[in-house]
Parts: sequence; structure tokens; C-alpha cells
Amino acid sequence: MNERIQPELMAEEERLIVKKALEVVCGKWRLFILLHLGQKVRRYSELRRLLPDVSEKVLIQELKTLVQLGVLQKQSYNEVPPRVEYRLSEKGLAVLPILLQIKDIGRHFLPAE
Amino acid sequence: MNERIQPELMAEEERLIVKKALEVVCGKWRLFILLHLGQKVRRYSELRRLLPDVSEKVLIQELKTLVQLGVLQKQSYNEVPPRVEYRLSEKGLAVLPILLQIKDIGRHFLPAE
DNA sequence: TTGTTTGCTAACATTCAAGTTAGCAGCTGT
DNA sequence: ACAGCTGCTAACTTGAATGTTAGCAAACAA
Repeated sequence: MNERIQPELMAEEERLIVKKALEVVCGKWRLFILLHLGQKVRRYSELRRLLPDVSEKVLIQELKTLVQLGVLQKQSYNEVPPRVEYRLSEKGLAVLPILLQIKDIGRHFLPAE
Repeated sequence: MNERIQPELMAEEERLIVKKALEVVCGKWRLFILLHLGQKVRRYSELRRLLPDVSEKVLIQELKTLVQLGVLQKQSYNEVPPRVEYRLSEKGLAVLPILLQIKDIGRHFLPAE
């Protein structure tokens, strides 16, 4: 059993895993956000300043998605003006080393290092 | 010197590195293609069968881009019907372990493993 | 009173990735 | 003679991702 007759289709589960990984990492800004949050807790406004090219709408939207995915945690304080902090969740921290390695991929393919 | 006054903007070079890494990995199909080519050389038609949901146009386009990026190598034989093989380049092989680790990210965030 | 900061949302616009369909060239098998 | 396989390209359409602009509420500082 398990002899491969045709080129092996990737198992459905595998596909889901890869898809989910892409959700976490891909998009124009997601990885940047995650790397900026590596270890450090950051306020929303801080992230805004760190990523001046992301539109506000998109930044909030991405943060929300990442919270839903379980990569980030959000903490709001009832203050005025409002204060909202984002940090990597436990799972987020768990994959941080891999996120950092992804940068190594970039290093390999940048022209003339 | 180098005391951080403001939240540190990511250095320009860093940004380029991350961007380049995203080029290699992101997109709906790129990572799938690369994983299917891990070690093994494959013909175009084989990839087609392995990735039935990618449109032909996009598959060819992605392969071309990956060749340009230097992740893949392409080899055409003057036969009829034509035969074209794709494989990971040396650099591609170098980053394969990281690509495989990306799947682990997915595993962490898939519901109810 | 006016302006500032903070973290948001809603409506709309644009841009870009991906999908669809059709076609081609050259040989093979029927 | 005809359809089929192979690796492509071109023209066009759809849909998702991203961007733009405006507004809000509550407190504070000038």
C-alpha cells in the first residue's frame, strides 16, 4: 500500500496547513507588523509611526485579523485618550523564530549582497 | 550614538530583505509550487496535475517569476511534444528548510489539531 | 473656543492578482 | 484526416487587496 502511481497530490490537510501559514505571513504588511511586535508590546499609534506607508484602515484591519487568527493579543485601557496595546500571543511567540528566518530567504535573493 | 529616541523605524535594507522574502513565498500558489519542487525535478505538465486549481496562465507566470527571482531553474528539451523541466536552483535548495518550516506556522494556527 | 491626540468606522476608489477563454505549432496515434 | 498532447501567449473579466477621505467621541491644553 501507499505505492505512488500518479504524482502524489498533496493531502488535503497539508494544503490547509500551508494555506493557514500563508494567512499569517502574507499580505503586503502582515509580516512587517509581526516583526515589529517581536517581543515588544506596542501601542496602535506606535505601529502607525513604525509603518508610515500602511493606510490606517488597512493597519487596523490587519491587526484585527491577526488577533482573530490568534497570532496577536489586543488590550484596551479605558483611558482618554484611548490606549490600545498589541502583543504577540503565546502562539505568536512560538512561531516568531520562523518569522525571523523568513528574512533569511530575502537575504538569499537580494541582488549583490 | 545609536540611542533610540523615537520608536526605531526599520532600516531600509531590512525592509527590502523582508519584501524580497515575501516575493519568494507569497501569492496564492508560489509556496505550493516550491514545496512540490522540493528536491524533485518536475515537468510542467506534472505541476499542472499536482496543482489542478491553478489556472495555466498563472502557473506559467509564477514559474517564470520564480525563475527570474533565481529560486527555480528551467530546462527545455527540443523534443516533440515539448518537454520542460523545473527544479529548485541552488539558492532555492538553500532556503528549502525554511520553506518547510513555514508549514509549522500553519500547524500552530489550524483550529483543533 | 479652538485645536490636539487616540483608536476607530463607513463609503468610496483604485490597483493588482488571479481566473477565463481562445488560439498556436508540431508531432503522435487512429 | 482528425483529434490529442505539450508548453505556451494574448485579450479580456472578475474579484480581492489595498488606498483615500472624511468623520466621531472624549478629554485635555492653549
